[in-house]
Amino acid sequence: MKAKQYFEDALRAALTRLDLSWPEKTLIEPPRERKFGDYSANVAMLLAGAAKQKPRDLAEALAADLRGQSSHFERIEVAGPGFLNVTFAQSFWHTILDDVSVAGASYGASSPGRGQKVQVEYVSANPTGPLHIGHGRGAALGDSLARLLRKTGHEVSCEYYINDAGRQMRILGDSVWLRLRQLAGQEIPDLEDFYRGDYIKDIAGRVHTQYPDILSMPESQAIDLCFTEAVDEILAGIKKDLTDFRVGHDVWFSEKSLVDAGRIKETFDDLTARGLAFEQDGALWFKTTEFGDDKDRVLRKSSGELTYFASDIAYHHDKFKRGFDRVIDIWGADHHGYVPRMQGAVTALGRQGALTVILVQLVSLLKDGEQVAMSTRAGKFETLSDVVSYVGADAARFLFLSRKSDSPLEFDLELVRRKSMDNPVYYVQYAHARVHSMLAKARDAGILPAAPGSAGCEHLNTPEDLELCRLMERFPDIVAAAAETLAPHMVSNYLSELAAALHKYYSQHHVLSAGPDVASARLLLLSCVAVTLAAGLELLGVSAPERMDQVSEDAALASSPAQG
RNA sequence: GGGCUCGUAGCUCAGUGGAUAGAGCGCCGGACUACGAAUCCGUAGGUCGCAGGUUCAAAUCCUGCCGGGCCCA
Repeated sequence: MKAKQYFEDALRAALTRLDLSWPEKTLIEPPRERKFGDYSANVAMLLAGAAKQKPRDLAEALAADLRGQSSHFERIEVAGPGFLNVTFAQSFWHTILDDVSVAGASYGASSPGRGQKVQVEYVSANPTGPLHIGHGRGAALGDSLARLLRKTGHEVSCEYYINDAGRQMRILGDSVWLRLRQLAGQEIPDLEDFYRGDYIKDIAGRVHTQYPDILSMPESQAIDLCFTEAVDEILAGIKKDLTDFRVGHDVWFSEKSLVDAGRIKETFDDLTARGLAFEQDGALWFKTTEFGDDKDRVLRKSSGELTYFASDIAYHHDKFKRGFDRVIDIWGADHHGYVPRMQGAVTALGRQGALTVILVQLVSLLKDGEQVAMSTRAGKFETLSDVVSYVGADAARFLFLSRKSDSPLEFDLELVRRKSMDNPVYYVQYAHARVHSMLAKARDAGILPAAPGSAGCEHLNTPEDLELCRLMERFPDIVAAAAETLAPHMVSNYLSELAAALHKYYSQHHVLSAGPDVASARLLLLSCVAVTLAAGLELLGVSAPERMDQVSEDAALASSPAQG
């Protein structure tokens, strides 16, 4: 049973009886300190002014009314400036075990998003090279948001926008063509703007092997071939890196396909017809100033070249035509200047408020406290795949998702590696594994968890028993809040808290030797904790192993890749 | 110069207008011949960048300033 909802319903009824209205800013939440009870409400303070009463007097009146109703409350108190604090009876908390047992892996699900189609677009890195660590943060965030939104009833589609048209792409084709001719022995100097990573050389070599006569083709055809091959190969690499990171997109959307289908021109015509685009100095402009931007922006340069903005508008136009009620874009923080422009464009498309842009701050990769260069030069730990293979997908994802996305993040490889035994992700996973280890041992001894709803719950009467119940009861609220504020870090913080309570319980209450009835009751409680932990980890895309493999410091060091 | 954003313990970071601001790491000191010590318990550590304002109540909202990061000119 939902404690918060129960309290709210009771409170609304009491207010009605006292002829008072429900204030919009009412908060019902667990107080910071346990001594103030299980849930706390601030209604009396909010109503005091209008009701011309002292907050505490008003709170006392509410408390008296609530005490008169039959209820699950064990205590109803007034404290501090006028808080109304309630404590639920033990038997109420035990009902949470039924909820968790019945729901199983779907525990925490809710349906505020029912009927809403949401698109999450993330990573969308230019296919000009492998993903780096910053893309990994966006990937973890986007994937986790999609999981959270699905858990709260939304219909979610994950999308990767492939920037395979435009200037950067021409440079990519040219770069491979240049390297290919150099490898064939031609004396051609490097050029300033070219991609020069080792992967370009690898692609050039492969293309030449696969198309031995490429050097005798007309140059434009050869460059085109180089470009197509390079994009295909790099995209395949990106997909593999994402798969290894347990991130999957439903749709891979090509910019080139928009251009080829004439969708850009369609959008231009649409804007022009509505007086929102105009020609000046040979260029086509979009009146973004009408939508809060600080100046108008170019869509098509006088050279005829399209801007990124032009295809991005057409792309978002397309998104809404596909029927999404809400679109979430995850961008690197260096694109923040682009947000007003894009929001303006969405408003111009008649979908004001339907786009949410989440900016992901920079990840600085450290090694022993020193910054690792993030240049295009091939460094050992520059790419996402290097980092994932070094620290593991679980540790990387948990770290990314345990911080607010708008804070810069430090990712110290050696710290994560050396301190891996103290890493929060292992702390949470270990709590899960610990329960399963106990369940297995109990099974061998012929002790089974009590059936949900059966008698025996009265044995779960210590403060630690009830603390675990309280924490589990909060999980659905945490999930809903994390989905609403698009903040997966709320889930990882919660999991750390629940794991801590489990470890504490373990150290204070022995389970298997407590006598059959008590042991069975405790096993039921702990198996519910494991279910909740697994459900939470699932939202982060982190595994919930049933046993942890003991890794010694030596083994950890021995498995680290050689560094040069 | 304009804009966005951040500033919380030695470090990395939580904190939805609410009560005595929290966690992990690090330091120091404790706890297994029982379910996994990847754990637990305890000590120390704070001008929530600074100054005003709004509010019954501000780390949280508003304004200005200082400092870091980024984008644009």
